[in-house]
Amino acid sequence: MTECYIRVAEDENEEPMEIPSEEDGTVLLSTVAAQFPGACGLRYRSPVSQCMRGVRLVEGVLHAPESDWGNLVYVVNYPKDNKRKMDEMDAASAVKIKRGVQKTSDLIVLGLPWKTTEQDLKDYFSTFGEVIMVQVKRDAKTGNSKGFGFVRFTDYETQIKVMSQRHMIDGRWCDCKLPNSKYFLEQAGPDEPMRSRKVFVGRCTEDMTADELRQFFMQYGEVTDVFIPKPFRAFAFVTFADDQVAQSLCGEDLIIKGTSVHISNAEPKHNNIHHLFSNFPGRSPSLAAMFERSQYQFPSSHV
DNA sequence: GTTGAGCGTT
Repeated sequence: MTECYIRVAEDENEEPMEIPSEEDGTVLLSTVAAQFPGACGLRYRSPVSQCMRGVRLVEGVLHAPESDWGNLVYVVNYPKDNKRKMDEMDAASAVKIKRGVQKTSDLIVLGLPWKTTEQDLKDYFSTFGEVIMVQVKRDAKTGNSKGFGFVRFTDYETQIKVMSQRHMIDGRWCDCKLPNSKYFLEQAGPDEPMRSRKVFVGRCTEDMTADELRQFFMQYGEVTDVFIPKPFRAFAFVTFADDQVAQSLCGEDLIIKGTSVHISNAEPKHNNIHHLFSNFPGRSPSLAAMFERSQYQFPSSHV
């Protein structure tokens, strides 16, 4: 194999640039990096398998996949892309494993028509997945529905799906949420370290609305809450339905409306219980009091 | 016999 030029591009569809090889036919990573700063390797689409394949890299030297480099277009690898992809793969595989053991919880169903029965609930929610419990709360004396109930699914992914949308049941829009009694458990079991579903979004600008943040972060997964402190404090909290999504974003710098925001773990910076509860918009303010009482009842609480 | 934000008699 002799000296030649190989075709390298940022992306499969980008216009390739010709990069010189060494006399022995290898290509130095440093040569690639001279044209594509930050490059850490090359990949290409195999004409046979139609899959992307990595180019062998030994101590800064890239080796041709076959007897020569051929006429293929080689695509540049960057550390950030790799990290991103690795995170997503880790998340995906972890989710597969986790989903099997991920405990489901009862969901409260708000806004039920007075006439809706448990059979109606069962019939409706069974279209999403296997239902293992339904309840309609009724007045003990009259038997009249109180207009809300509970539902529990076998699979956690069904629960996530059901929580992510509104439901038209017997002619009324209903919401399915985590009940307050379960809200702080965050689905974490005793042997499973709690991973926050909430991320801290730093360097926010004042023109970013909660809706815009929601629209933006939707691309990564179901967003269950967006909280922007008032008055403006240059940060926000975004909560995802899936903790794996939240975790995979931590450490990233993302561009929103042309400005770079920083994502990090939403760790409580202080133990002031009222500040803590202020991060749960839409929840009753009396939750703090309720929670304080529960601390007395259960001193060795997990929270 | 009514109603429409919320939080689970057993």
